[in-house]
Amino acid sequence: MEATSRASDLGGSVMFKEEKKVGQSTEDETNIDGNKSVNETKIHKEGSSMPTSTDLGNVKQEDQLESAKAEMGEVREENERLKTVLARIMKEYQSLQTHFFDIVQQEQSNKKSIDGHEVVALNQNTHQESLVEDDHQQLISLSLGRSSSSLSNHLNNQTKTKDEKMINSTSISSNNNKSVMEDEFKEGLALGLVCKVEASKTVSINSANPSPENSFEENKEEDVREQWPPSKMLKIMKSGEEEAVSQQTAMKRARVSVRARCDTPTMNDGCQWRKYGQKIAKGNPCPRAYYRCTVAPACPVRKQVQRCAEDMSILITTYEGTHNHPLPISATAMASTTSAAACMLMSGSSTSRPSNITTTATATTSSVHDLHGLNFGHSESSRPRNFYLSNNSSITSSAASHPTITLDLTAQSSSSSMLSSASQFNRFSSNCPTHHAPRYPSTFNFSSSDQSNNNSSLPISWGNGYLTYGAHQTYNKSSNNQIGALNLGKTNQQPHQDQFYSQSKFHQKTTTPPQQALSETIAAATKVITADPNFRSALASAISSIVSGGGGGGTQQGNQSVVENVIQNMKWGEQFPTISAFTTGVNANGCGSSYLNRSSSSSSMAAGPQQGSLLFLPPSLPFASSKSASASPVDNENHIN
DNA sequence: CGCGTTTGACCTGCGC
DNA sequence: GCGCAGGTCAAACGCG
Repeated sequence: MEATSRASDLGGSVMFKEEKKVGQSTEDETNIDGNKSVNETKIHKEGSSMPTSTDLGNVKQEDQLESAKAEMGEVREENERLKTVLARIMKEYQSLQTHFFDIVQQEQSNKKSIDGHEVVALNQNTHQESLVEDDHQQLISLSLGRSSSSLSNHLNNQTKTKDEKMINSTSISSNNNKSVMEDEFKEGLALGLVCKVEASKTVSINSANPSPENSFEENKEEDVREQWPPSKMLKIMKSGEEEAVSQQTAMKRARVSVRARCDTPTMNDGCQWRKYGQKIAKGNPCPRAYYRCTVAPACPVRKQVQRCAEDMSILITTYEGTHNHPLPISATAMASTTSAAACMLMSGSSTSRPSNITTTATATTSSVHDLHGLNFGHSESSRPRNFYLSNNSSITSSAASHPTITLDLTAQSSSSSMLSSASQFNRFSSNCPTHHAPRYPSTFNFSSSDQSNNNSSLPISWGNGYLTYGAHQTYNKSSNNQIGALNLGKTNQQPHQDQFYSQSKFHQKTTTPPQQALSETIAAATKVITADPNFRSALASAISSIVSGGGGGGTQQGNQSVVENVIQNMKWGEQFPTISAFTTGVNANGCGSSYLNRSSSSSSMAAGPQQGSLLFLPPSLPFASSKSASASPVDNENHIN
């Protein structure tokens, strides 16, 4: 009983599950200790009905009591353990909170000193950056913890002044409102990492893992605001908050583009899509197909599917929006990946300003930032190619309204453009200009692949060779505003042209066995990636969503721990080769998973996913042809030409 | 007949 | 203001 009440006091979803257990057991205990007479009466009654078996019945009941007591003891022990764990979590949580408060206060002081400008605080654990935005002031919150209203309230309070917006990457309430937080914690807050974009109102980017407080109603409301026709949204924006909402809209337009080799019409990402349109986009003879998610009627998520003009085997799938419904397990992988990428894009692109890169250029020429070897460039829509220039290139984006981050699952970057170092990588975020931040799409290439091993048409290979910054190109004159490529994989194909590669290189012998190479690549990539707080945050969001969404049974705190473990593991990139995929639960139908599975089984299955070992590989992305209705048309589209 | 796709029309934003 | 391009709508169509 005591344990139960204490557990309740401590609150938290960790305890919730156990509470039931304990509660039930407590009931038994009560019967045993407090109402023994009742049992005895009951037994007696039973005995009286069967006078000849009274003794036997009593013995039986005693045995049951003994076993019940034994169970109670076990439960108590377990409860104690859980209490210990919870106490530790709380301690860590409060520590983090305290740290966050310090950072926020520091940020506020900075903000005061920079009046009329945007202050961006990138607070991911110990990392912090502040910067000044020129025109737009946006409030972005990458929630570490929960997407609580408290945060929103707090942030709203903080942003009463319209002209002031702040970007936080750790969304624990910064108002020193411990009691509120604790109350919410008691309510069973989700300690997931949720990425949020906040303007006048908090809007969760990561709907795959909605926090408890984001009630369905609330989501609905947000979804309405998220409804696609952005133009229509803009129509509504006539109030004084127009600017803010506009900002929000812009933020919401963040897109995640996935480039993958795929022979099938569409990537099977686990979701159900309905095609609602098709267009011939300028610069690409292949028509672009428009799909909307049909898993839920009001789901605002759309995707565009288009073949790469220069390599028909490459399928470019661009996701926009967030699902407002539970996702099938098979869909959580892609959703989480894209969500994390979007989060990173938004947080990264808008939370940092390179100290050494001037972003004053507003020319119409496309340009790119090679962030110290990080091919995080930017391009305007009319010139979407990824350029890889040296530092201090000016960045411009004349018409990009959709910040796009590209996950390049192909293997196109040149081997000459290798990632130079972790430190360089780490700077991708911090160097990512914030001026016109939303216009800076980024590309991540987690792939690898020779032509030869790519014949399967799948992005199967999540890096089998180099950790590279490769240039991948998008089709000429595409509408995508892709700006850069971060290639974590061997690349060698793509006869490409207009590309300027990073001067930095990150060499690994091609003779490295694929598996080993993969491990090394992942380790290296992990090392550099995870060093970036933005990415960590985004990744944590994704993982959290995977864990909570796919796992089903996990508690939020547990998720948090898992996430932290993952991040830790990621930081120790060397561990990667020995950890298995956290996406084990994901449907492995896809081609993409085959390699993952192989990888897991060959080198890391010993640990086993059930042990919490995680492999930072992109969640299996099943690109097999979809049996769903969406498995349509791109093939046909290609024939249109 | 229902559902999904196709496809031309329409709307909107942006650049000139 | 005009034209272009991206994006969406919705009627028509096809398939099971």
